[in-house]
Amino acid sequence: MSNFCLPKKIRVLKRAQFLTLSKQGRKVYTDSFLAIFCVGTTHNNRIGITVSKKVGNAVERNRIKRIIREYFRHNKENISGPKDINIIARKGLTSLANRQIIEKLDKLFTKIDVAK
RNA sequence: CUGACCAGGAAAAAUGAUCGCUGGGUGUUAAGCCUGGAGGAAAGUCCGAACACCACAGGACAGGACGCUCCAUAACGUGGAGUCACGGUGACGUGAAGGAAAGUGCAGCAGAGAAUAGACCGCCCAUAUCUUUUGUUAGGUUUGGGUAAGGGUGAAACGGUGCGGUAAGAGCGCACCAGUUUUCCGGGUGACCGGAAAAGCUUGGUAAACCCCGUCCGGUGCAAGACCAAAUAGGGAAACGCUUGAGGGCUGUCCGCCCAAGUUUUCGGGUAGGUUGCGUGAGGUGUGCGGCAACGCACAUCCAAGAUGAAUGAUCGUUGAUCUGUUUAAGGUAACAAGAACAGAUAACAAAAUUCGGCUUAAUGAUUGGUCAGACCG
RNA sequence: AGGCGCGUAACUCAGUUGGUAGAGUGCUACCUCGACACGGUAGAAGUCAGCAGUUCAAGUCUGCUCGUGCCUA
Repeated sequence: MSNFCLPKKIRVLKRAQFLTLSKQGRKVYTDSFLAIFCVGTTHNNRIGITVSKKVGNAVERNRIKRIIREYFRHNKENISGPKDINIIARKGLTSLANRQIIEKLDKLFTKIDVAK
């Protein structure tokens, strides 16, 4: 199996998992994202994405989710330790281009590494 | 040529490589391979249905929706063709367009009066009185009447014009006109249209105020519903037990000791979770026929997304479209410039969530056809 | 996806069957005071979310949009 795939087992999909994350996890803020993470239960990093209705319409929300998934797919081996991460998008992302969002994600993940 | 009106309207950039997501098939439950993967509005959730469950003998009331006619449709508050009204010089556009002569209510301010009308100014008559005059001749004031023709108010003032009539006036009378109701004739399936006669003289507005009349409507919605089903805690049943000790603990077994009233099995409901509902349908496309059209019928052909913290993408190229800039440049007296090359930018509104039929709203749009008015020329 | 509400002055809210929009806080000016606060007097500030329609007349009635909250797992 290639290193760049993103099957469902390395994603956070269930509501119960999101709730335990938000109870137990640590939070890292940037100007455009909020990340909640804790030590993971499986041997891989897992990612969950939350984009609420306040961010934009359906087209914009889908775009942001795809960009975050694509970033995680390419960089999940570079992130240390097995972690469950929930990335919550905040307002103001819709006006940015795809490249700019990727730069913002870079900043976010370096911040997560430092926080650990 | 200028200014308008109406009807349509393709496309929603294309393609390659790499890395992914997701449905189906194949495969050994895997890997791999093959093959599908957003819209005209998927949107808003404003109507109508299908489908599902609940309720239900039948009827009525209440409540709600709709409301010119005929047709279309599974149905509709939708569509088509018409009628009438209003707006526009016109092409054409707009209209929730039944009933106000069944009843109840409402109309601020202004104005004399706002709905079985009304006397402020004005006009006219009479009485009393004053002045005046040859003279109840003229004028003023008071009181009592008549009068809806004139003024002014208002969104709206209880038919209009003319003649007669009268003290002044008045549908009080007459003629014509407008309108209402009734009857008759002709046309149309019908709304309605055209014409004639009579009556009473005119009966205002508002029903997107209550209401009346007619038609229709049981409720809830795929988070409907169906099936499978952990863990934990209740419930039912059976068996074995309650000092004659089930069961548990003391390192594996036995003895012994201790704790002990429940323990075990099973059934049913059902939560988390999962499966299904869920993609062949009032389906699409083409041709022919019927119909003014909406639409219908026949034949042929096609199968075209099914996710659920929710897929349909990302990166790098190539080619095209539009715009901007630079260079060049056919052609032009000139201003300017078709075209070509290079560089940069841009590419709308918006994404399935049970499924269909409509409506509404958002928004890019090359361009095509028809019609009307005016000006000019022939 | 389905289903409910609410938009009025800078802010918080009234507005009863249609009749020309108010209250409190705040703001501005003046008075009071040596000055400030308190107090008193006066004033300004509204596309009644938007666009149409009904009506003589819509904050109010009707339709459609926009924004904003809430419920159903």
